[in-house]
Amino acid sequence: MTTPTHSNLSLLEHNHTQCVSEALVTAEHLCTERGVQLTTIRHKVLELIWESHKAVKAYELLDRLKPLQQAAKPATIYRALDFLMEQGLIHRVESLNAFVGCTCSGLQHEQLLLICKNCQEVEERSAKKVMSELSQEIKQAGFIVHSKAIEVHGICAKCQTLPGVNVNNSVD
Amino acid sequence: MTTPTHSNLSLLEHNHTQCVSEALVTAEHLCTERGVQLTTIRHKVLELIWESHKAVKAYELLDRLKPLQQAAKPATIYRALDFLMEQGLIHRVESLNAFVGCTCSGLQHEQLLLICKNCQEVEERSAKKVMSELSQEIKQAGFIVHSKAIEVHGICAKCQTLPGVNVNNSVD
DNA sequence: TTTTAATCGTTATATTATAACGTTTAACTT
DNA sequence: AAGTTAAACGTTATAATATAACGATTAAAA
Repeated sequence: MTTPTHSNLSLLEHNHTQCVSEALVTAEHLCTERGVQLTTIRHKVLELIWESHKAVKAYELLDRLKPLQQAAKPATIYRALDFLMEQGLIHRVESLNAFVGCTCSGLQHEQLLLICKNCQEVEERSAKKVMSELSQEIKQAGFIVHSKAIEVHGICAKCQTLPGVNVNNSVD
Repeated sequence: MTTPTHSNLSLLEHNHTQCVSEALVTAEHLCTERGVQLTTIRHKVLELIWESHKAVKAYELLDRLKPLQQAAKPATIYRALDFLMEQGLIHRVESLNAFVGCTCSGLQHEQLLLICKNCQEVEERSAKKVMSELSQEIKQAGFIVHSKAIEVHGICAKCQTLPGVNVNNSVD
């Protein structure tokens, strides 16, 4: 029996191996194009993040990196995370102090994140209309945007079908 | 000469004394209505938060509370902050691990926060159209919402007029 | 007035993140 | 290829943020 760190549901619902390898290949291409180094450590950290679609904490990544990289220390992880964020290969989930692989690497990067409280998986949506209204609103305020974080917490569609999942306290 | 902890601009642009006292009166009313206790500590913390419209850190509040409340410890602040958030009297700024007074206490509580990198002030906007598109998008995803955080970082209108303020790296 | 629940004091510790500095590795220059 | 510069990494230390646990006190309810 395997002991995946991600939910079985995720495994069933898409070909995660392919999903990861696509992300890694994209990352490699983008880094080459940009003349930046996707070093061994950075690559390993990106792989670890992609083990699931869950938001993952820096120190959890550190624990998982250590067996592969004896010398790994907090700075090792935070440096890799900083790099991956600069390159738009991962998102920081502000409301969780955690990180998740970006499914739209290299494209428009500010996305809506739907964060499930039950399975911790993060769904990324480009939400064009939301973004366009947001731009309008910001413009109206006379504000110059440097970055945006739009994070929604709740229960994802999959988990709603599960028994014993708290679906209450919903807001509009 | 006074030594305000907030910017002079803020003082000039609105009657902040009135702004604060309105917030505090509203808070008192709401707590009475709800049968919850706005204790001395909680009231003091709320006042400290309202000293400016800047996002303020928990330990900064702690430092400012200590002279007024000898026994103040981290738990003192975090308990007060938890209470104030539960009652919708303050917002947590997720992307800063900081807190700001809520200008819409008791009303619809999920708001757009415009966070200025220059002056640290946070402008709260109800952004009805954005929220409505967001609800649509979430519904489409089959997601049940428990909470939302919409945080935009950049340069506010006031600071754009100031010399030497970095207005670059803007995104749409 | 007794009981119960809420709040607070206090100590300890967990979690998240960065600073600083020297070493190694990669890239660039001649 | 050798020297130079910049980027990445190793390492130690510590800063900043947040929570757990438990007893004492205060307020509310019965």
